[in-house]
Amino acid sequence: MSSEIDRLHDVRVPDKPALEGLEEKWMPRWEQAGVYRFDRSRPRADVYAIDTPPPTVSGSLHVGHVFSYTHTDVIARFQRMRGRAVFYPMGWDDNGLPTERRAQNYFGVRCDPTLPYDPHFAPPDKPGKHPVSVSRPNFIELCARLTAEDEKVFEALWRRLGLSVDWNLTYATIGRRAQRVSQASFLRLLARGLAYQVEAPTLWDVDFRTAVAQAELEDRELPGAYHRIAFARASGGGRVEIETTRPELIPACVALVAHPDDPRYQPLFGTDVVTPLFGVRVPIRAHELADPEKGSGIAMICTFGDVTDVVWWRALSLPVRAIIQPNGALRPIAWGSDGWESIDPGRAQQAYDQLANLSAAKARAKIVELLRESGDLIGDPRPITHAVKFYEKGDRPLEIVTSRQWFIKSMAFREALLSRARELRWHPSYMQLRLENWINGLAGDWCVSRQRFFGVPFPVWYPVLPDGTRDYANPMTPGEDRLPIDPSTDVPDGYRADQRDVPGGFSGDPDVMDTWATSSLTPQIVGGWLEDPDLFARVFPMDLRPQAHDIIRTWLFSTVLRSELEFGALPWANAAISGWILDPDRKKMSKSKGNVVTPMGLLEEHGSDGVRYWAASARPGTDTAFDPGQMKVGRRLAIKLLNASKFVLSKPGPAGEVTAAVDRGLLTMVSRLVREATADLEDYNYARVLERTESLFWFFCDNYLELVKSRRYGDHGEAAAASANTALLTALSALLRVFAPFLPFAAEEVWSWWHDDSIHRAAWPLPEEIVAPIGGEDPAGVEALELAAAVLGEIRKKKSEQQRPLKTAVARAAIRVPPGSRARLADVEADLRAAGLIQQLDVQDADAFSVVVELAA
RNA sequence: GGGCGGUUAGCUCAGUGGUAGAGCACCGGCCUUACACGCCGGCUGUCACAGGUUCGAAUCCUGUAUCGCCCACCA
Repeated sequence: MSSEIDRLHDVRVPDKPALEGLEEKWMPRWEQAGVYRFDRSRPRADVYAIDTPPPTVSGSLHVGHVFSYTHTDVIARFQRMRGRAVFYPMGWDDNGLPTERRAQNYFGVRCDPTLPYDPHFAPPDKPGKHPVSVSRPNFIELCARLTAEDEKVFEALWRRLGLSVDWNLTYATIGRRAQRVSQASFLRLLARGLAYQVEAPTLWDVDFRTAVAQAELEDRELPGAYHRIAFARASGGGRVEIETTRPELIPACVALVAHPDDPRYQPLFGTDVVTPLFGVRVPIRAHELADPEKGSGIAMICTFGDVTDVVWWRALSLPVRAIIQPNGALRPIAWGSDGWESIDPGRAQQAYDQLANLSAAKARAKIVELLRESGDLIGDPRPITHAVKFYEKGDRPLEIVTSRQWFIKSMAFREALLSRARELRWHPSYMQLRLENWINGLAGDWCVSRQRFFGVPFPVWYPVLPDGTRDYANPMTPGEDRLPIDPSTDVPDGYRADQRDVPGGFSGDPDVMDTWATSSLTPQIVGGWLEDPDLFARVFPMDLRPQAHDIIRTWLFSTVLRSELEFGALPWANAAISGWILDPDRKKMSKSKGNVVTPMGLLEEHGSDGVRYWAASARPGTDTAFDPGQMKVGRRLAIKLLNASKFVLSKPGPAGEVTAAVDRGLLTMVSRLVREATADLEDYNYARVLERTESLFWFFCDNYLELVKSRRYGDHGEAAAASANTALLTALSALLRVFAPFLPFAAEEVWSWWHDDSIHRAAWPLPEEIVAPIGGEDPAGVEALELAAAVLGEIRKKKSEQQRPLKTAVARAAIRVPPGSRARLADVEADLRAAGLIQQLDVQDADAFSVVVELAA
């Protein structure tokens, strides 16, 4: 470490070091010096590539983002100091519904995909009462304009937090590159038969009027009621009673179902009943999913009330009688016509006309009246609370609507995906089960089409047949070199623009991809797949996917799936899962609860290092309380680092051989710390590293510095001072570098007092380098240092008890030590006398350590 | 109903077989030539509960309670 000493001829220590202003000072310098720039000339083995989560830009960053992105940054900084070329990009997730809604309100527009692009369009100065209709390309431009503003604000916050992102490596999920990758990947899947479209019952949000995927569902508890309803047997007389929470779906009833082993209903299997009010003959069927314990043990199958209906409908090959429209209202129906046969069409029509065009909830209230009048409702509805499926962003329960949708095959790859789930290294390891559970619970292939606008369009056209219908069986696709395209404005090869939507012409696919269909390609997007094979080969498969646990089933799963389909490999080696921030009531912090604190305010109040300290104190995967107290602690640690370093670097004096026991002990302790810290950081245990480093640092300040002060001032000669100087500098240099990933601003500031290069490009310390000046670890030195600290503690305690100033001299200290420790005590006697102002020091052998202190008058 | 994680000082949390810890809070003291944005010291516990394994259990096993999360075919 002589190099650390050699630099001391040019030490620049400020008189009053302070945290204030360090962010503004270092942010531009790091940028200017390119400290965090990715070096793409390095081979794959030297690269550490991070698949950074692109935060959703519509809205604002909250303290949860600060929390988890800090974890990733600690790892990135560590790997960089270890000598890796760190590929640390930043993406913006501006694709999807949240942005769409914001753009609509902000500009006062609505997207109408049937309109042509208007290159001169300008939105109204102020949003008017009636939204202006714009084409999809125009709408997308407006969305992009809005998100560009957001992205500036986000970047400013990330820089202030000290994220060591390479800002040359940014992308947006609606950007040209993302669209190109997304469309190309889709076309390749289509060509291989791994993407397909089909008309089928699909989970549907009636407000957004779009299909949604299984991964976007959530359950919500809602009040409901069991209605007991009588179905008359078609022949032989008698009635069958069922229970349902959705009586409004009786017109959509296609069968009743009971368990095959249920003796109550076994005689009825194969016979028919007639639906109340509508007089439709439906069969009674058997299926093992019917639960004899539930309700009356026999259920009504409707097309479609829930996903079980879909299962039964498929398994029993039942007909479709669909009544729910895409907007959630009941479709008008002509009873007696094909598919809507009734034994009494007049009565059916008369009843149904009172339901048509009502929402499901209103129709339910109405049909209960009708059933009561007709006598088919038995007793009163029994109120219950039950879980109902919702789109996670939606306001009304999902319906199941039959529609044409695109799917990506996933069911066929379950075993392969499960094996990838086990192959991935999870931090913490138990998170692996979340993915396995999800894969095991997959109910069907991934529905990726959405009937929305601000997203990546499907790059597909269909021939329009002479009768004006679309020929879905023969989609037309562009060559990859044309991508990205928008089929609502671009024209397939061999056609003219005026052939759009006319018989003999073509028609564009109107849908856009699910936001996860694009986000699942972040490694490909950022790594330059298709565009920059050289870069892609250097960064893919990547090293790390950091993300929160709530999107394992969406982002993590879909990324693994896409990588499996495209490359037959994992997209990254490690997944580091962050927890959530909880507010003091242990609830998840969220905007809707109104308890979000603005991150910029926190950074200004506690300093970026203080906030980072709080974030990095939380173990991987652990939900953590929002705690400004911890930020204050972190801030104090950073200040202490400045001040202690100032002491070490001020008037340092000559260097020399490290001979004193406490000096040797200190270097041994620091070396051991570095050994543990390195192993823990390699294993993503950043919280433990911070805790241990902090602990040793306080010991260093409180005990070691006090013990060597006098010697270092030269009270015991030049050689003794030189020993302390060398130990101090060696230890400080190492401690600073271990702190650097956590407290990048304070560490950089101190480092700059005697180095010209950034600490964030400095080499991570090696345990061997630290003990090199003492020829390897010295356990006796550690024992001596700890013994001295214990004696010092007893002396302080005495002074404190007697309420005397700490500079009070000790007339006599009688120390009893076990015989084996006596030599250690002798090693530190001089430092101890000086630090404790001890006039007389007596040492005796004893079984246990003890100190008797007599203070001077 | 299935799975996962938690339950340790008033609070936030470390601690995976060897005498219960840290920080904050609280109480008391101290201008000590790095730091008053400081320093020193003190108080604080049936380690959720019940069994078991062990010379020894906060730690390992079994069960229970409780909180949270994820999943589930929710008629």
